[in-house]
Amino acid sequence: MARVPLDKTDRKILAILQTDGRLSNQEVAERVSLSPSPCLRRIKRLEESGVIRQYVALLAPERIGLGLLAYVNVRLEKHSDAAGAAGSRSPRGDFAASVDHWPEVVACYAMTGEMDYLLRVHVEDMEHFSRFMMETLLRHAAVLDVKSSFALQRVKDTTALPLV
Amino acid sequence: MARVPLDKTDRKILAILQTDGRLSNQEVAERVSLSPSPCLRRIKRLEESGVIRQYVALLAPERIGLGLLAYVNVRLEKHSDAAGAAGSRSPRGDFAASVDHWPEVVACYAMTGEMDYLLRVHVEDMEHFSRFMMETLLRHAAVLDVKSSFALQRVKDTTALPLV
DNA sequence: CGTGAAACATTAGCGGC
DNA sequence: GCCGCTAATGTTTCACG
Repeated sequence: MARVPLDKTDRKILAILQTDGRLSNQEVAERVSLSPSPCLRRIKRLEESGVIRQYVALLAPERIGLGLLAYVNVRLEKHSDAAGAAGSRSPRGDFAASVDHWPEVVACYAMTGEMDYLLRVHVEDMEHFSRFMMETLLRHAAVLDVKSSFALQRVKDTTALPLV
Repeated sequence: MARVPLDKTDRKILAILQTDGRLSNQEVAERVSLSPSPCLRRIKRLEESGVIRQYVALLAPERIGLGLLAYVNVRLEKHSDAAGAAGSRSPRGDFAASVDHWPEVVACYAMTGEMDYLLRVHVEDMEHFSRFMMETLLRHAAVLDVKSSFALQRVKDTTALPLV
């Protein structure tokens, strides 16, 4: 949970793996001017300390038929609880659990401001979005109000975090 | 740019690599009940057709000192152009180019609705955010107005797209 | 941190369904 | 067309200096 201290070499390694997560350890070692074994030890340390959370392949949405990206702000009914007792069936807990099962929703954060949640939603087209709204999101008992915006153009979208 | 047709095995492979992008080809092959060579041929095809765009390591923001996540809506001054001539210095073009250089901004989309852009911004804390706003974002000549919200809780955040 | 060696993975060519 | 075998080459990984 705490911050992990990183030296210059660690940061170099992270910068490389944030850009190309499938480079061989040998290749990484070469780029940071280390031999393979200390480089691997560092990478293992970064994995075990939780700095590197996961390795993934990123797909191109438009190549798999996901032509529309929406951000949806959601307001829930009276938020009665923050951390209800087990089995408490709070609106917020219910909503969070549901979101997990909706594959169109790739991100969901509880936010400050007027609305309670911000969702990022990938769908094929407006018809698919409409179906998702009518048959899934708006049917959820806890949902009071939603406001949607649609992406017109991607200017930037990276998973690479700034290394401070 | 067009959609790539995927059969059931392709989708299985993508589901696996979206979750663990560093699995060996052998391991993937085993999980989809194929021998290594046809499996590798499929993965190569998915890479070359642009379905798999990139492999990356995902880092935990809180482990590297990025304790605050903000979404910032930005409105620009009068949008005069959509695709200006070379060297036209339009507000939108200028803004997009700047965003690319700001490492705190990991995502930026032009959006429908009142505001022109939605930014996702990772910073250390409120002080860092404040500095980013005062010294960077609000100093940009094209920026007219901003509205920020802050993440209170991550409910879900995945890079795995739904495979339709 | 680096070396070296065993275990393991990748990849291209070829034949078969 | 797509699958699977084989064999050469390259990579990972760990005990040890």
